[in-house]
Amino acid sequence: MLLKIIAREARPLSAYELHELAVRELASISQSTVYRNLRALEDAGEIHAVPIPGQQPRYELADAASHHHHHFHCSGCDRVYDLEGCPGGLRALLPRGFTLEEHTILLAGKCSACAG
Amino acid sequence: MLLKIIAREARPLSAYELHELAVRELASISQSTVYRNLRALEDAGEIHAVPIPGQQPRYELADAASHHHHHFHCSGCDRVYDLEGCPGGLRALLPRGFTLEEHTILLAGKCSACAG
DNA sequence: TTGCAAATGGGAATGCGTTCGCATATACTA
DNA sequence: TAGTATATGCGAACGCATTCCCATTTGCAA
Repeated sequence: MLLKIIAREARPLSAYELHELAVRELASISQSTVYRNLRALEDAGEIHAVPIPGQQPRYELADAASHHHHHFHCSGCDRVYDLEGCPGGLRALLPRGFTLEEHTILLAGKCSACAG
Repeated sequence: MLLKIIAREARPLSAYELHELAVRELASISQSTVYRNLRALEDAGEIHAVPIPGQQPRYELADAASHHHHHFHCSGCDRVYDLEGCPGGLRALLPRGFTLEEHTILLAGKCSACAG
């Protein structure tokens, strides 16, 4: 059910958001169950945590995470959205002697719903 | 003294790092004092918190923060370094209707000391 | 139905970064 | 040197996301 919710919403969800959405389908579901299954799914490699600075992690499907992409954090509704593409050219920012293993780009602003 | 340490290290420091470094100059200084002054300096606009996903914030001088730049997180020593420049072209990643207010780029890998 | 393993709810407990409370120490002012 | 305000150390307390505990349910097999 958690997988279904994440897939349906098509954006990375926090444990809190997941519980909120899960309750609509099964009123009695507890936070414990959400956390437990989130962890089980993460251990099983089915979902992947997306860390957001100063916020709780969001979870996305592992196959969505398998292709390189970045995220957008809406300052209005606090939701996180997936973005396609990557500007590249980041290696040019590295000081001499530094090696690059990965990178994160987080854009922030208003999503179309909050901007309109 | 905290300002002096941040300026001398020339990289964003966590409360923990600051306390560690401060103790070398004044053995008796407590965590409370570091946190208290960190907050006072932040309120006074002299320093600025840099949020790092899944980590405690680092603090940098406000005037260092006033010119646009990004950060590098070393997976070896856990230090955060400043990077110059910005790839640009980020607005192209936005879905239709989204507005961009700010962006964060965090590179990760090994710093020259840890890579060597 | 009966039995048993696995999942769940609910609330208490944990970890950890950060803040508070207060007695003491330090820094100014006159 | 006294008096007063501010800063500090220390340890307890907090907030909050997450995890744990355990009695109860649920799901499934015989």
